[in-house]
Amino acid sequence: MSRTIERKDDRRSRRSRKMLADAFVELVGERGLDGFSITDLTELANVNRGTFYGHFSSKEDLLEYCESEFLNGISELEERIAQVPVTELGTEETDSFVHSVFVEIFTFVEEHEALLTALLGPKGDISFEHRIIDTVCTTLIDKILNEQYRVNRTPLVDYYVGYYSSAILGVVLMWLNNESRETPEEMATILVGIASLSLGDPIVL
Amino acid sequence: MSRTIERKDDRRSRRSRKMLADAFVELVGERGLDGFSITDLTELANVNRGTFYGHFSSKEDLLEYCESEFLNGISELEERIAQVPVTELGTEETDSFVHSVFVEIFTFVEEHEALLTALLGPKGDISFEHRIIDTVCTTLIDKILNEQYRVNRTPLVDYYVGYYSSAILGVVLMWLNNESRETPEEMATILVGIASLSLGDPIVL
DNA sequence: GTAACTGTTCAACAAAGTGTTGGTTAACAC
DNA sequence: GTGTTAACCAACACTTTGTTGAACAGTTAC
Repeated sequence: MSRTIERKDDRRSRRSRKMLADAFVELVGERGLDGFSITDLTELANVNRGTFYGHFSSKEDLLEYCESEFLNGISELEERIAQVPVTELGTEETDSFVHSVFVEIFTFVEEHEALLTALLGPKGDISFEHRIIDTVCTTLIDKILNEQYRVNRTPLVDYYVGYYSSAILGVVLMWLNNESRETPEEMATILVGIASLSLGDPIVL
Repeated sequence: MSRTIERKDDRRSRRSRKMLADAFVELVGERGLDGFSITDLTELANVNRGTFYGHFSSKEDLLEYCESEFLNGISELEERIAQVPVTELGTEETDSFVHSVFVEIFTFVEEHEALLTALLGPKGDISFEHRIIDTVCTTLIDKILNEQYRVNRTPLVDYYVGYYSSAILGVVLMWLNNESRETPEEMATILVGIASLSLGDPIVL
């Protein structure tokens, strides 16, 4: 059943939870979300199957646990993003600030590479992608958007926010799935370049 | 096992396949990809469980079948998209042409609403999203992009294409998940408006 | 140190789903 | 109308699931 599990706080408990979460990310990355059984998971984690049920009610519960852990870590990033002076973009000064924020974002993503490639990979969890988009959208709306748009919400404004959130996440995902990987600095430069264009502009560095 | 199934072409066969595909879309939409068993599926489809295995080797095989059916239908759209004069965007004439192509895209999406909301919804198939992005990217690269970028591929060009593909698909998904739904015409107007902006430009209709 | 907790382990269980089979019935194509 | 073939049905061994109770062992508090 999907009852809520109270997470124990004992060195043994933390150890078991970590073993399970690590094995989970590994298996999702290799076989996808429903490409393995709980039995497979506990064997890889070197944890008794009964122990799994002591911590999590189901695979979905463990998934939720992993995703929440990640999303909680985003809040620091959000504060930095909130400082971007969107209305004054285009000057050399603001662009270099945006660049530094993008570097932070890509660095953060790189640090969570295993989890992200697994959960956002070809057999990952589509709702995790939605949650990330929602988080980014909310951040953009609450912290960056001009007062006038925030108060006077129209479909256009919402789609505008969704448009850029999806675009940026899309680039991040392309980057993650690319084995010959650019550095966070290179990606920030690329992204600043692309975002300053509008559709149809010539592509130049 | 995942051996290939030769699809029979008999009135009875086509009927069974359709019943199974329809029930599949319905169940994926309601409970997500692994929220139901094959037994559930065949009961809803009013088809014997053995019949399922006569047509499909697994749930994933049926999923692949549904996705392919949809992706094959995109080719007409691709030809229209290929006619967009990207290098000359910005004029009133070209913008109205782009508008009409967007209307076609949103209309096409609306016609496949059930399948798309199910497979791209919160418990859908993330790899389907990737396949659509890939298809759109390939179309953009092969047909729209200037000769100079097509030949002289750089990471920037690839990310550029991915950026816009993700952005547009993101807007389409927002639209699908929005119950108070704009018309395809309204969406085309919105999208043309957004795409002509660059990040930081004031939002105006 | 030692005693009281409490998480882990192990074996066992019924229940459900899976993938396959062989025999029967009925719809289809020609 | 007749041969073909898909759908149906019951049964099968097998795997996974979620739960249980008792024994064991790491942790915490005194």
